[in-house]
Amino acid sequence: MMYQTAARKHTLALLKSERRYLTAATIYHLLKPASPKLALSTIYRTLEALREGGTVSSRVDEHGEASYIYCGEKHHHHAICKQCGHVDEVDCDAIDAFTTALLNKQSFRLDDHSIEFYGLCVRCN
Amino acid sequence: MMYQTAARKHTLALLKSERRYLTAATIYHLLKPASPKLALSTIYRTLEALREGGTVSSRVDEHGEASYIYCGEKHHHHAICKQCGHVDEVDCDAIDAFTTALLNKQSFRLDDHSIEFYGLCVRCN
DNA sequence: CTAGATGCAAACTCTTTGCATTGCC
DNA sequence: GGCAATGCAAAGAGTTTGCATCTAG
Repeated sequence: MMYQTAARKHTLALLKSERRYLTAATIYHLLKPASPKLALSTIYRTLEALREGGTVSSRVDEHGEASYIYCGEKHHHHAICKQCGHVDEVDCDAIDAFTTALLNKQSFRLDDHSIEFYGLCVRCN
Repeated sequence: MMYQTAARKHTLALLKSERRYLTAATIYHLLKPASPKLALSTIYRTLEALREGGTVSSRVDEHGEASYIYCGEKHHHHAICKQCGHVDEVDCDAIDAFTTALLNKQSFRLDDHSIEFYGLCVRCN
């Protein structure tokens, strides 16, 4: 299982080089010129396989469209610029302080696998 | 503009009494028995109007489905229990400390209208 | 009376699935 | 050669829209 096919190599290479959230349609349009027979459904299946394997993580935007980002090995969180799409990894000290405060003051146990932030990155400020 | 119609009264009353995130379909099925001619598209249009007016806020879940919650007047944030759906308002001191840390350490200006948290509430812990 | 709201059905977008074919190992 | 992956097209789910009708103010 998990053959090393052209579609998978290209999809992963693109995600690794972009390092930002890409929709299935975006990936499809970026890869299509070099692979004319590529199907969108293959992109979806590839992304699902990568997500299950933990290589990429996904999110759903305000219109309900999913996008995917290369995530490497270690777990971390994202701060996503609403203007340019740049993704910062969020400092863990800040997260820890915040989750501790939330748990202490409100007894809410934050699941740190589901945190996501939006705002303006340093360049768009 | 913004007539006081039955559909709007019932939708808002339901959201006010539930105080948790409801999908358009859920609202539709809850109101349908008492209003047999009610259309799902009317719910969508009503929710969009309420959202624009700031009376409700919306989110999109991991499957891309939108849901809506009554938000009253003042702005605040939500901590959503992944298990029971209970919504806590998040303490502002904790948010402020966190956003300050994020801005200072990473120059990321968190847009506080887009924060959303997931985890386990006090009862589900 | 009249602009705005509604119901109904069709259209749209994104995603998933069935199935015959292809191609990696 | 065998089984996973692919392409293609059709089906799904949620949401939006066009249009004739209805109704709150």
